[in-house]
Amino acid sequence: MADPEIRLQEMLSKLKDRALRITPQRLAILRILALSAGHPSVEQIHEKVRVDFPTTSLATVYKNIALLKELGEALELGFTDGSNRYDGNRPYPHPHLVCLRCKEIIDPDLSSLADVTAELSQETGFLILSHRLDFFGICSACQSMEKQGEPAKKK
Amino acid sequence: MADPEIRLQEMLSKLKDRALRITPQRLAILRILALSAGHPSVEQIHEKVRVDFPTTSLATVYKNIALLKELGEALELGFTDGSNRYDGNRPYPHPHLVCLRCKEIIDPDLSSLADVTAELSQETGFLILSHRLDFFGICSACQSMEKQGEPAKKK
DNA sequence: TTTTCTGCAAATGCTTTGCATGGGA
DNA sequence: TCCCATGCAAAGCATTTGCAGAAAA
Repeated sequence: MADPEIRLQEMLSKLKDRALRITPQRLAILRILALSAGHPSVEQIHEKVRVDFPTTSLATVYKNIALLKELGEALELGFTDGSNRYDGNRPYPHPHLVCLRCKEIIDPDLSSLADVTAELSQETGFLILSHRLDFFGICSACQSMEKQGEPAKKK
Repeated sequence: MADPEIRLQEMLSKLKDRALRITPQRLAILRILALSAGHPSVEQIHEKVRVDFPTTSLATVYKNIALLKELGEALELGFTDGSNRYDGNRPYPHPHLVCLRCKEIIDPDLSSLADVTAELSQETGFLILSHRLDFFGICSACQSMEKQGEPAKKK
């Protein structure tokens, strides 16, 4: 994982380049996305921002996420069940491993990924530009907890 | 690709098992999904059904797709830009290769995929149950057409 | 002071649902 | 005949947009 503080500085410098303003709400959203603990949803970001700035609206969260996507500083993970989640820590395409039990999303290392894209290009003649790779399963913590019948707690 | 005729028969027998009815509209939707040429969207399915049954409503298309998903006979490919597409020919998780130019979606063979899931399990302790793998790029036909400035035509 | 940002509410766009009518089996 | 399926319209939901007032710079 990238250092959240460095990511925050990167985001801030992109904003300064474009002469965009650093409001308290915006800064709070940036901090949450720079960390991207567990890959938060819009609702989760909204709730966290509201702790410090209770008047923050959902629209503001959406607008800031849209801005960061446009700047290439946040990655959107769209799921069909209406639960989009975001990653501002590593805002470029990379594989995700989703626990179906506790909903945590982790970023695995995957050295064999290069072999896959090579095989695809060679086989199909495609010029591969991007990808979206999600694996679903049960994390080791939830496998151990299986007997207790509840998902593993987030740290 | 699975034989579309065999896929259609498989779908029909699932419906008969549950004593569900074979209406003309339903049969038309089944045929389109059994073939899944290019992985159609809801709108594309609707238009094709309307050729033979002009009164068919969007709601009917949605209801039948939901039924097939429930029966495990159709796979939904959700994209964030509000363009879900469906595969009833291979209704189980498998990699897709999406051309960003002509929007065609193809199903590549990918022998190196097994290595990837093995690496993931070993590295993270996850029990991998499913996946969603999409690669985005430009197909070879569209690469050739690039000078003409328009996407390759579907066959 | 200027211009962007916020926050509210209304508008979107896709999908689902309720219900009366139609039509398989 | 019995119910499931269709088709219409209304409802849902996440997200986007318009706009007036608030607040960065």
